[in-house]
Amino acid sequence: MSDDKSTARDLYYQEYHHQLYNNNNYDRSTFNHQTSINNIPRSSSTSSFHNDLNGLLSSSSSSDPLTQQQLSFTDYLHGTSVDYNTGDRDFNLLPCSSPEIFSSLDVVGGVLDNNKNHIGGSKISNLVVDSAWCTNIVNNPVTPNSSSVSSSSTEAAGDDDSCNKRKNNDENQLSKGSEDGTDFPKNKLNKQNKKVDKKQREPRFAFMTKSEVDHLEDGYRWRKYGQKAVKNSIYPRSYYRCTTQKCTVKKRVERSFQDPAVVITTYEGQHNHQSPATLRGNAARLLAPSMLTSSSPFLGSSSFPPRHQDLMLRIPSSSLTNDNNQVHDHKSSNYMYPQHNLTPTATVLHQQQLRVLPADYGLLQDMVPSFNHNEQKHP
DNA sequence: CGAGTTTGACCGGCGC
DNA sequence: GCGCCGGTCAAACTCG
Repeated sequence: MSDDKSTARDLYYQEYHHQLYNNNNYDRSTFNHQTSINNIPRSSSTSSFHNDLNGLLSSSSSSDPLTQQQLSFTDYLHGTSVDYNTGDRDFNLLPCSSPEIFSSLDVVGGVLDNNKNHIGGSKISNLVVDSAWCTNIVNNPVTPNSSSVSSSSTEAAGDDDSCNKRKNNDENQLSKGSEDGTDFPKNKLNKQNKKVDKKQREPRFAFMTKSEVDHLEDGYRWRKYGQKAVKNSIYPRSYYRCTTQKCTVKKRVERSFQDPAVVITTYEGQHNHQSPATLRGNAARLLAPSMLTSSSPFLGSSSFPPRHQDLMLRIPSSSLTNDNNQVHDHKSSNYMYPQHNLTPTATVLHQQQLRVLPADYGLLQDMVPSFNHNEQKHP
């Protein structure tokens, strides 16, 4: 490995992990999040994100009764056939207290822990996100063309960047292969066909987590395929793909620059298989294919946010809401983020996890077998 | 040795 | 057209 090539940022990041694992007896398997979960538009750039957002919002004339239902995080992970393109959504996006996240991290919403989250007159003072918090953040259309509700198909047609890029790369590979004189006239046709393929927009699903572990264990196996520096952030963004063959689910993991204690995880796509944990007999309940289909909870305004017990562990609000944006006492952990006065968490949250509701606890046990004995687990 | 990670290069979209 | 940026690739590398 070329450590010498690592940027200071990366070194810093590595150091963070080193400290984390070596000093906190922290089990990376602990599914340690208190969070709000959102569906977010599928796009990467801020601008395209806005377009997607607009597309979502513009299709708010929903009468789909299914949108009244609830979607769980695990539902999403297992993914079924949620159709994010139907336009049946009265989409109340969760505003995010951190502009940096909103603008550059491609995540809408997910305020976790502080008293400053006053949105639409409501306040987030608890992990259990108050539905009153869910206000439509976009009073003004993001783009003037918001009325073009054909968002699902048309926007998607112009949006599926990653898949398309990948295909293009494949094409490039072919082209490279043809440099020796062999030509592939089909490439142009393929391009057209692949543009059509773009329409297959993968749903994206983001949540923010108070965790010192960046890559949260979710029962699936992931292969990291990239890491990028994030603009305006000292923390890199990691890209993961599900290692299961033919499963195209990806996820991005990044740490909030504004609140380094917050990890933002974005899932893209839906698993077409059961989680390895499930197959092992673990996480059976948690990852069971209860599937949401079009029951995505977040998609209906009346059901947004989703029921908390479906989404996350509960953490006493007293631990989350104290003075000035800090989750808890954190004097001992500042070395990790000296410039950010980081809030701490490993120990605090670890203890808090033990206080989750029985149902949640059961889920956690199922999903993370090590939860009950996760001390000293790291090498 | 296979699976997973790292990391520089590359690509396409987008804004100016 | 150019530069920036997010996302991806793939060779090199590490690890168990």
